[in-house]
Amino acid sequence: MTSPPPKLDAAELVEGFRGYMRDHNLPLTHQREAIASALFHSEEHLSVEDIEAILRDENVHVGKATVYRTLDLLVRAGLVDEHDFGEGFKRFEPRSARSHHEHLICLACGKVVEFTSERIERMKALIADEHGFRHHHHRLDIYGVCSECQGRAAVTLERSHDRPGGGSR
Amino acid sequence: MTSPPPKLDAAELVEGFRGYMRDHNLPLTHQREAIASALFHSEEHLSVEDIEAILRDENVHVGKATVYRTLDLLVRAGLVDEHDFGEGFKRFEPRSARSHHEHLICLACGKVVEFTSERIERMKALIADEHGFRHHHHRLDIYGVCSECQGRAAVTLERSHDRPGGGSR
DNA sequence: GGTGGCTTGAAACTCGTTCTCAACCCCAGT
DNA sequence: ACTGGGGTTGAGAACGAGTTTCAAGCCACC
Repeated sequence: MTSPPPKLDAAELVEGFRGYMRDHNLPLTHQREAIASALFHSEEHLSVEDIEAILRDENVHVGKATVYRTLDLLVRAGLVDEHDFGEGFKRFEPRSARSHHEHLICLACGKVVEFTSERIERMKALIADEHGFRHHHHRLDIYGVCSECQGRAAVTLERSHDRPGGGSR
Repeated sequence: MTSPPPKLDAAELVEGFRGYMRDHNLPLTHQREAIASALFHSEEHLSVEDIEAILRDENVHVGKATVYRTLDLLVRAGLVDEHDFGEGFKRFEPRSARSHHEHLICLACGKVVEFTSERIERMKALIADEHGFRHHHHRLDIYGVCSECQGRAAVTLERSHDRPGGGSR
């Protein structure tokens, strides 16, 4: 389902990657192109497993070590952002032309919504300044339950820890 | 350096822990008390390794499985907060009487400074609302370089990735 | 086409964290 | 105090994401 959202500048990003590799004298292998392309053409926040699945579907075989190495390369090239939503593994997202953004994560379905806030941008700089920090980067993740999931069942969300038979002391 | 900051309500937290255990019919073992006490009496954001070291110094032997289990218990009891500063492991911090706070993390020395911001508290609720999310919790971490570390060397901070011998094409 | 050096892939490895299960301890009842 | 039962503990195995190793392979420049 989920109709394909308007593709971002995937082609531009691919081109940027080629340029980066050229400028840094790094060989552009088939594997690297496949990984970068898979990531750039996706609108999701992909995990390494996701990427491997996409490549598998395309009948491109790439070892996971190479996936990790290439992602590292892309992050260093500034073409990809790395995220940790506390799932125990990382997710990657092409750094589009859009400005820096924050994330809203649904605790029930895992959906990730992006948003930006001028005010937050200004505030984080201000706060870093106040404490004598030179600001480098930041991360704001808001966890909650999205409107769709609020409908389904009263959503318990963990918190069911009492010992069975408890109550009496 | 860093003179010991005023101890928080460690005793209160310990008492809160006892009460929680009693209310939930959970046995209060020596190990659990030792772990909770170590954490509550610290002003730092402790890792599991840190906690094991403290217990070792006190000649209290506790298996790491128990440390993890007890931390889980404390987090669920709402007495301890869990943090992930992207180091590859988690850190734990007693939830003091202070209100929710955010973190400033120094990329050079790892120092963590806490701060609160009424405005951010209000904003995060507003933003969640705007997107139809029921807000649950959030995390704002600002990474930068603290004033002390700014003095030492021009601090390179990674970003040294070009191939040796690069430049020529 | 050859050649040198970086890249690749499979597997071993690291390390934080969780699981397993027999022995053990807490604690309520007596 | 003593006992019994059920949760807890600890050592080690297991797990999973991510990294390293190293021989074989490929890219790119000649």
